[in-house]
Amino acid sequence: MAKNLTTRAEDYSKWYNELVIKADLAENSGVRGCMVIKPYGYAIWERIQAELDRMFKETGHQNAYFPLFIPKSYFSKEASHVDGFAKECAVVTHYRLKNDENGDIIVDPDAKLEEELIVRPTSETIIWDTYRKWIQSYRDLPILVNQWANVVRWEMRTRLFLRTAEFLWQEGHTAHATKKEAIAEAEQMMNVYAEFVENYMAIPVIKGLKTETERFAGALETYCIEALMQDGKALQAGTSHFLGQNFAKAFDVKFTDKDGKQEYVWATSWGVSTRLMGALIMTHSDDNGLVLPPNLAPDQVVIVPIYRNEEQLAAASEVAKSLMADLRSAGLRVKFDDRDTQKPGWKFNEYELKGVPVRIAIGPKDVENKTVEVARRDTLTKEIVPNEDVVSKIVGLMTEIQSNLFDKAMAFRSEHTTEVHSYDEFKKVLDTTAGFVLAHWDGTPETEERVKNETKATIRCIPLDGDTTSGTCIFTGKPSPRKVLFARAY
RNA sequence: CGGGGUGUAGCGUAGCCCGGUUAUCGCGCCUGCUUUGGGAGCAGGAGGUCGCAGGUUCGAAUCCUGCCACCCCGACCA
Repeated sequence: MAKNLTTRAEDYSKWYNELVIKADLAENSGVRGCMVIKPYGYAIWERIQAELDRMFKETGHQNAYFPLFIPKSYFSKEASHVDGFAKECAVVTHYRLKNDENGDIIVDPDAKLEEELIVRPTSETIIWDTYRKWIQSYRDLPILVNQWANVVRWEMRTRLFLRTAEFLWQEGHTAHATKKEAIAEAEQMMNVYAEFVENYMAIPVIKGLKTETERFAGALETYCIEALMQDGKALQAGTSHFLGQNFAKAFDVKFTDKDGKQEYVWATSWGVSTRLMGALIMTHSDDNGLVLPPNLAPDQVVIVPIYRNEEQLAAASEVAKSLMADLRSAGLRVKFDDRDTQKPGWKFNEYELKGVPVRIAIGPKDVENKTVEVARRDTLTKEIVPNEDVVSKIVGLMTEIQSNLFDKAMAFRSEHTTEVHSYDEFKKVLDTTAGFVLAHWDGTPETEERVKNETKATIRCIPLDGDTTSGTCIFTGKPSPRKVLFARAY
């Protein structure tokens, strides 16, 4: 991206879509707003799942699965939650089709459901309806459950990975005996997300709190991680909500505490989605295609043989296979691409487009010299490495590339984070540097709304770390306890 | 849902304004030979409900009407 970003700024959407499609990650399905995730794209999602799932389990969580369909009445129980999702729900009204007199398939009007079913936009309601049955005593708490699932939100406008009508995600739903414990859980999961996104996806994030307006429907507090994309727009990469007792009260989930008193349960929910893949693409990719951080890449190393005849192939394969075995025992994910249907040059380009961190080429010259050619995706540089040094070289490259990608993204973010002291400056920065803008804000939804209408910038979060000196709101001149983070966002 | 745009082979497209042979070109695909260290060359070949439905006309990819889908920009949102 870097080299053509300026010329393509207004074209960023198109570039993004082309990259997703050309790198063989996903395509439009032809079903309204839905996408087909192709095998290579899904392999990346599986990596995300594997690492997150491990981290969830390390923090004491278990997986479970709840129904896709939610009775409509469940939604009316938590008022603000309904307001948040009512406008974007897919609704099942019938359960049967039939042939009409012309032989066309129609919905059987006799098969109308007594109560409509909502295709889950998120599962708080059905899960809390279930938790009521699971919880009686403090001994039943906490419940620390996660589910990997699909959800449907009937969005007006969709975009591959970033906002599809159906998307894959995980949603954690926990129940606790105390407020303190629930808040600690919500904070912990935000930290888990931040750790994953930074250490595996090499995307620096800012941890923070959402403002009241940007908060999840039904939450008392929403923690989030915000990332900055190469076009200067922000992307919410994950959220963790402290739900208070709202859902417990709505679904009547009470427990008897140690003193024999009836109390409502405290709740959290937290989720990340296939949107993370959008973040990955928009953070690291360049004009040659995707760039995957080694910790996340499904294939960390690909070996391409170069040959003119069967003997040369056999010789290169022998070296390749033994090298592959060595790399695998060093813990690396390695692919040997000996397809005879594509030429080496074609493969080089393909793996660049797919973002494989390291490529090894082995040809007759290498076999003779006992060397291989090692190419890095992040820097697009190549070097010849003696066979005996290859494994340690590659192992070293994994951490080097990983941190290089993170550092690059971090440097970009620093260059595109500006502190401003006036509204004029604020507007100017949004239209020039773009990116994150730190400014004092008086804390009112009215000011937030006005700024949004006038500039399209929203408060991404109230950062948890960083400068906390007080000042005056740059929009109204009223007092402000600390600077908050603004940006135009996806 | 408002504004704009686009639908022609798997992908990208020409043709449309100004109706008239067998619908253009490139990529990809198939066969053969030569190739293989950065997306190979030559020769031959296959592949089309021109988004859908009506209408006008001797004749429609082209003109008219309606519908559908997708893309971009807004509103909405992970």
